Amino acid sequence: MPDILSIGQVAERTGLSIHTLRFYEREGILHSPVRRGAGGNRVYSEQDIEWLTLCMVLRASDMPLAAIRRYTELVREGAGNEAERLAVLRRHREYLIAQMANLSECMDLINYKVGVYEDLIDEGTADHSCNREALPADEGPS
Amino acid sequence: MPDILSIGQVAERTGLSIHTLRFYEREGILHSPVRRGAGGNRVYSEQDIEWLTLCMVLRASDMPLAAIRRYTELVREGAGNEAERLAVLRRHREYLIAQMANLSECMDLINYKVGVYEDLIDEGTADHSCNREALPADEGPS
DNA sequence: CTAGGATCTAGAGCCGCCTCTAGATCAAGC
DNA sequence: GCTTGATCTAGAGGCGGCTCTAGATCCTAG
Repeated sequence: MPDILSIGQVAERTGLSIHTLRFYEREGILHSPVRRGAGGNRVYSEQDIEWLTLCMVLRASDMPLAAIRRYTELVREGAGNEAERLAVLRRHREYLIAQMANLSECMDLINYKVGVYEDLIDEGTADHSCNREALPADEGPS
Repeated sequence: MPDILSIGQVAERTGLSIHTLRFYEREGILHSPVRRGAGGNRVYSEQDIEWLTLCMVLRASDMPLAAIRRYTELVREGAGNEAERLAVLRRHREYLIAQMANLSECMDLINYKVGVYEDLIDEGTADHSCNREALPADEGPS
């Protein structure tokens, strides 16, 4: 586990593109300022990979870059601002709760509709009837 | 329940802006072509409200407008394409499953970190110790 | 007749998040 | 020395999804 990783290696290991890595750096969401090698090329550490992995989890749950940047700044500042970090985390947790509710509402709806259409198609395949009264809500003939 | 609703009324009842309603219409995600009154103003029905409500649930779960448009077209075409509708629905269901997994992974992480910070702050408030070894992963001093 | 409010159209603008381009630089292998 | 491949910078471009503007039209109340 060498602590001297090129941007290409980091891209490969995280799955982020090289472009995105540079973009994230400009956006200030890297844990610590990136070291530079002779020639000006970026040198990453295992810690950077870990931090990026964290960021990817947050992004996968739609945390805005601005919030990640805010959190990153707080962590970079060091001990003493734990209450603010907590606030950022709690705020995203509220979002997650709300979004999970949205997703399961949609999931219920889709499961219902999928069920209806599966029945419909089964019937159709079995050549039973052409009764169309059982269409899902909102999709009856206008 | 009059079936003659102005765009303003629809906006009020759905919570969508008037701009968004016109935008959605251009995007082709309205169940049926909007009727027009004398003078060219849009006339909506209760059915439109129901359809928009469905669309809002789908959007709230991040279904892309393109997918909603596709589904809308299929419904507009009428009976006979149930298999394709099913495919659209199942595709979004796959997305929902994956996204729910993302959200709960993030939720676990956040709950863990919130727990750590709460403990840290409690300790700090109670003036017990300044041991910083218990920092969440990825956030130790560099 | 007139003023206010709601609506219309076409099109521009904005925000978040990347994604890509152009042209320069450097290090290694033939 | 020369090519190839990785990297660099600054900045442009793209996409999804709205959001807003300008200027016209229409309806109603005073």
